[in-house]
Amino acid sequence: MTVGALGLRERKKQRTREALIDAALDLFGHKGFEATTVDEIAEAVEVSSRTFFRYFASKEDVVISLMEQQWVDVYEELDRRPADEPVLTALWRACVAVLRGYEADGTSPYSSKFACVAQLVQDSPSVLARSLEMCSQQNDALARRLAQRMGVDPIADPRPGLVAAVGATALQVAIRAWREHEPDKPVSELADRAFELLQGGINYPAATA
Amino acid sequence: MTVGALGLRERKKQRTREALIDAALDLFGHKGFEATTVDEIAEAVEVSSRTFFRYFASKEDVVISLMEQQWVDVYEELDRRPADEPVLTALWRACVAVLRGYEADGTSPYSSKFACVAQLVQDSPSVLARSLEMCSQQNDALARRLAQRMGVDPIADPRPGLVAAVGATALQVAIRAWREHEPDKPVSELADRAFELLQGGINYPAATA
DNA sequence: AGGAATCTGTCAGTGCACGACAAGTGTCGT
DNA sequence: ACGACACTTGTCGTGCACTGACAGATTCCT
Repeated sequence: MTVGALGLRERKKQRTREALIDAALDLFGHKGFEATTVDEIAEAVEVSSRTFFRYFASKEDVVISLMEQQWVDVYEELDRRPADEPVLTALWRACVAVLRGYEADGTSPYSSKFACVAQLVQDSPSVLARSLEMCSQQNDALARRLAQRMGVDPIADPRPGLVAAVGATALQVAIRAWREHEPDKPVSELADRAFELLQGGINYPAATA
Repeated sequence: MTVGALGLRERKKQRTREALIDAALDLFGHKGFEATTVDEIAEAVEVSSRTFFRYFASKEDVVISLMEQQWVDVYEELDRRPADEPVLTALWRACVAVLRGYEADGTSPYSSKFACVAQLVQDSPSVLARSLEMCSQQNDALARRLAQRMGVDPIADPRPGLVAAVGATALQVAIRAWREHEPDKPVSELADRAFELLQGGINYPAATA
């Protein structure tokens, strides 16, 4: 008699994982990332620090895993865009939609964590480093999806890679302007404007239509 | 009687620093980055590992410091471009000129180290992470220079930041294509093509002329 | 119930990075 | 030329991140 779709063990792991994330973000917020030790995080959840490393490859990984989920959200939104939409436009709409989703659903775990993650990325060098590394990987994944939309080979043709990188850059620029410059405006709006700037030149049309 | 412009102490430091870099690159090349310990690098130069950390903030920093010099080269080249040249074009020419310089001057310390650094960045995650972090800082510096060229405020106006990021992206795309795809062609040529692709849309004209 | 698979804790060890103190060396004024 | 001073370095000790190995506990399957 298995309750739900998952077994007890699986659910327990899920709970431990989320508890570790929550405890970590809480401690990071209060003490700062560097000042927080893995031991403290583990202790707060009452597991051994060894166990922490069975869930996360590194202390930074707690934050990175949340950011990865945000990329997944973008991919899902991207798949919902019409196939004949120019790629940059599709990416634009998808990003804005995801951000709007975070803003609207105040009770969602991600909406509250989005700002938290952004903060950690901004003022913890090692987190920033890992996040950039992850972003460059996600850029490849995004480039492949865009190449598919364009109907070209993502390896031979440099254009999807450029669009992906440029789009990601626009997002980063927007998030940064949001945190440093106008934290009161919704991020989605700033992102919208950043993409609008790009619209002119590198908006390759979709494959055929 | 001080020989040269620097005192003995300063010259000694310079020599230690370069010896550490050489020893580190040598060991990285033979054993791999992760497998090389700071102790080994220090031992090869006959200093204590503690001293190593007085020259470099981290093991990664040895590689990063070399990459920083490459950015400086770009800045210098950029300053030589005519003031009325559109910013993206100026950046384009500067980057290509620097790469051509590395290629031409085979005896230059940087030309031989360029490939070495690129290799380390490619297959050592922690080096990659740090390099990306450094690039994002250099992006800001570059954005400021471009903003100056455009005669705009680099904080209020997002365009210089976008051009800087997009240009840096083009370079990275080129270097990557070089290493993974066509290592026989000169990098400068690949970079030239990457920038050419961008030329269409975001080539903002200079301030006034 | 009982064996198999999986998760966890403990222990021990490595490597990175830093603070503090003492000793050696270069620099500079007189 | 000499001595006070600043700077660099080595040594020692510490803390933290991260990993491998083994043993015990928990869950799963039949």
